[in-house]
This record gives sequence, C-alpha cells and structure tokens, in this order.
Amino acid sequence: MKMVRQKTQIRKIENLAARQVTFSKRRRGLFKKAQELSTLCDVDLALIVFSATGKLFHYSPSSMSEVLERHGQLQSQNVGEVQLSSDQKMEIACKRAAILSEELVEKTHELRQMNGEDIQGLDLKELNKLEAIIESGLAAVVKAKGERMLNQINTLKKKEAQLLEEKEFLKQQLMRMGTCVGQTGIQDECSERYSLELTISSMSSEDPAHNYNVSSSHTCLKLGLPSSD
Amino acid sequence: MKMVRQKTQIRKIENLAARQVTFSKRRRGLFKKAQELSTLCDVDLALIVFSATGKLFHYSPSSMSEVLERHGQLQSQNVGEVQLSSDQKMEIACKRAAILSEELVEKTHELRQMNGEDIQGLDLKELNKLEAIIESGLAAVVKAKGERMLNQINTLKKKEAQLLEEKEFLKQQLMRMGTCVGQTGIQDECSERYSLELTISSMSSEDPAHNYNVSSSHTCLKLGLPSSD
DNA sequence: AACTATTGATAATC
DNA sequence: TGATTATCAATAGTT
Repeated sequence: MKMVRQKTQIRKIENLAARQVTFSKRRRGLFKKAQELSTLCDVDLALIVFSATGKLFHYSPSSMSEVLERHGQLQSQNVGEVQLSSDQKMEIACKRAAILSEELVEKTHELRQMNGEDIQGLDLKELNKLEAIIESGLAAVVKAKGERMLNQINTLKKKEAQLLEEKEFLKQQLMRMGTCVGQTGIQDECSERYSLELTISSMSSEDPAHNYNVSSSHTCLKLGLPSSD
Repeated sequence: MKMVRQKTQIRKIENLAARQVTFSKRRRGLFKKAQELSTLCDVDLALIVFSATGKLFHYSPSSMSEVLERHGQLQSQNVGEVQLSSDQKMEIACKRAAILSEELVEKTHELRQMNGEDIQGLDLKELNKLEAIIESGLAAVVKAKGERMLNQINTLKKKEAQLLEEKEFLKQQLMRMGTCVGQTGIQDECSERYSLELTISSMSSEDPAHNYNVSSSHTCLKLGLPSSD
C-alpha cells in the first residue's frame, strides 16, 4: 500500500540517503529541462552543479568555458566582484576573442549564403533548405510590411476624414463671412483675405509632428514596450 | 474549446512570439527547479541563461563569483597552455574581443532580421529595403538551384542517350546471335547460353558496382561527377 | 533501479 | 503580460 505522497516541502532533506536519491533524480530533471529550454528557445545557457562531495556536473550546449567567457563582459558589469589573476584574465580574453572570431566567421558565412553568395559548395538538398529558410524570412518580412501598410492606410483614412470635416467646417465659416462681407459691399478684397486665412489655419492644424495623427500610436507602442523579451 | 495539448517536441520553436512566451515560462520553471535542488539537497549550483537578445538571467544560491572562481580552476586545467602576461597584449586582446563582440551582435541582429525576427522597430522604408535584400538573396539561391538542376538533367540525358545506344548495340548483338543459333537447330539451349554470356559481358563492360541498369544511373551520376555541380 | 500515484510544469487559450 | 486549465512531465514514496 502506497503512503500518500507529501506535498514536497522545499527545505533541506535531513536524511542523507534520501537527499542523495533526490539529488540524483532532480539533477537529471534539471539538466533535461535546461537542455530543453536551450533547444526550444535557441538560447545559450550554462548550468553548473556541485555535489555535496565536490563533484561537478555541468551542462551547456556550447562548451562550458565558452559560455562563461562570453559572459565575461557582462560579468564585470553585473557580478563584478570576481577576482582573477592577470594571467587568468589574459587567458579568458584571448579565448573569448578566439571564440568570438569563430562565431563571427560562421555568422558572416551564414549571412553571405542568405544573400546568395558562398553557395557553390552546397548540394541540391542544401540549396533547397537554404531556399526554404530565406523564403520563411521573406514571408515574415512581407507580412510585417503588409501590417504596417494597413496601419498607415487606416491612419490616413482617419486623417482624411478629419480633414474633410475641418474643411467643411471652414467652408461654412467662410460662406457665413462671405455673406456678411457681401452685405458690407467690400466683397472681393475680403473674400481674398479669408481665403488666405483658411489656408494658413488648415496648415497649422496639420503640424509637422502629427499632433492628433493616429499614426503616431505606433511610435507610442514601441516606446511603451522597449524590452519586452 | 481548448485545442488538445501537443506532446511537446523538443526542437527550436519557429514562431518568434511562441518562442518568447515559452522562453519566459520555461526559464522561470528552470530557475525554480534549480533553486529547489539547491535547497533540498544543499548543493552549490549556478545557472546562467542568455536570451536571444543577449539579455542575461542567472541564479546562484552562493555568490556568482564564488561559483565562477571554482570553475576558474577547471578552466586553467583545460586551456592552460596560454602564457602571456604583457599588459599591452592584454589590452589588445580585450579590445579585439570587444570589437568582435560588437560585430557579432550586429551580424546576429542582421541575421535575425533576415529571418523575419527583430523587425518591430523597422519602418516601412526599412522593411522594403530588407525585403529587397532577402528577395535578391532568394533569387540568387533559386537561380543556383535551377542551374544545378539543369546540370543534373543534362547529365542524366547524356547518360540516358549513352545507355540507349549501348542497349541498342547489345540488342543487335543478341539478334545476330539468335539468328546464328536458329540456323544450327539447337535454338533453345544455345539461346539461353548466349543470353547468359551477354549478361556477364555487359556487366564487365560497365563498372563493377553499377551494370547497365538505368535505374542506378542516378547513383552513377553522383559517383561520376563528384564535384561538377 | 523500476514502478505508479501524485504533485508539478506548462501549452494552448483567453 | 497575466490568468486559467487541460494535459503532459517530473518525481516521492514504495517495491
């Protein structure tokens, strides 16, 4: 008969054997999850676990030292209290440069291939794969473009409607004025003056920065969510 | 109505938004599990995760520096042969690493944009430019693919023609033999014998691995023209 | 180590 | 993003 499983309390397991068993089980689980995260989300990560006996376990999709070295730059900013000998620093800097250089070469090559260069060595299958990758990127960009354009169109439509309304309002104002002026008998001169005023007022209601322009809402969005990831 | 949850495939999530959501969720889960392991089993561990945009997350119950220092010992074992101490060299290495890092960030970003990611900040004009770049790359790849396929087609045609010719020749040989045998009056027995001979001779005239079987011509092509395409 | 009952994590959805 | 929930996955307790 199974004892009812306890809702696990997260505190040190006092029984040594049980602790070791749990360590073994959970360590494996943790590494698995780390691996999955790295794969699913295409991110770099490093995980180091020291057992109680000092034994070391680590996981990192790229080599452990690589990840730590790449982290070097951030390290000094974020966790800056690390004390390393100058030789160690030198070693890290060199290694880091070497790794970065390799990665740069790789990325550059990848980029060139996406631009249709450096593809002499690819066979038909690889070409097909490359084509598919580029096409999916293109599709995403085209989609984004479409959305952006649709936004602009909608914005412009609203703008147009608003301007038409304003125009209509001003026209009516003008007509009222015209009638009034007509009665005073200085029609021509005044009508010209009001016409000018109309132009100026409609210009200033535009405005260079798009005051009440709905299209600026996009900019708002960008500013509102600068670090959404 | 909820869609049936998929039995999760562990491979890169292609959809950017979904990937970010999963990254966020699983990252939290991973850190939680790391924390639990550390507490339950009273062990030291360090977990560092870099987001795709280079943002850093880390967890370590003891101080990060302590864990990194302990790891530093391993590092010197693994990459120990570098012996440089000059301050100038140090400076150069650091500078180089910094430059490479910047370039790498730039290239990574470029690559991501070509894959349709990280394009939220682009305006319509920039999107158009990006689209044009990708399209030109795609065109180049498609063109290369077309050429490669044309090559293969031509090669196959030549091969086919050659095989047809050979086949014709062998047929005629067979017919001549058949006629000869028919005149001797031991038609059945001999025709069988010559048929066998024909098979053997045609096998030796081709290469050992591929006799004149047309269906294997594709394989022949690959072997015959290893670097032509 | 192997096996479940159970808790825990999370994909899909809103 | 944050919450919810139906599922799937991890694992505590047991053999």
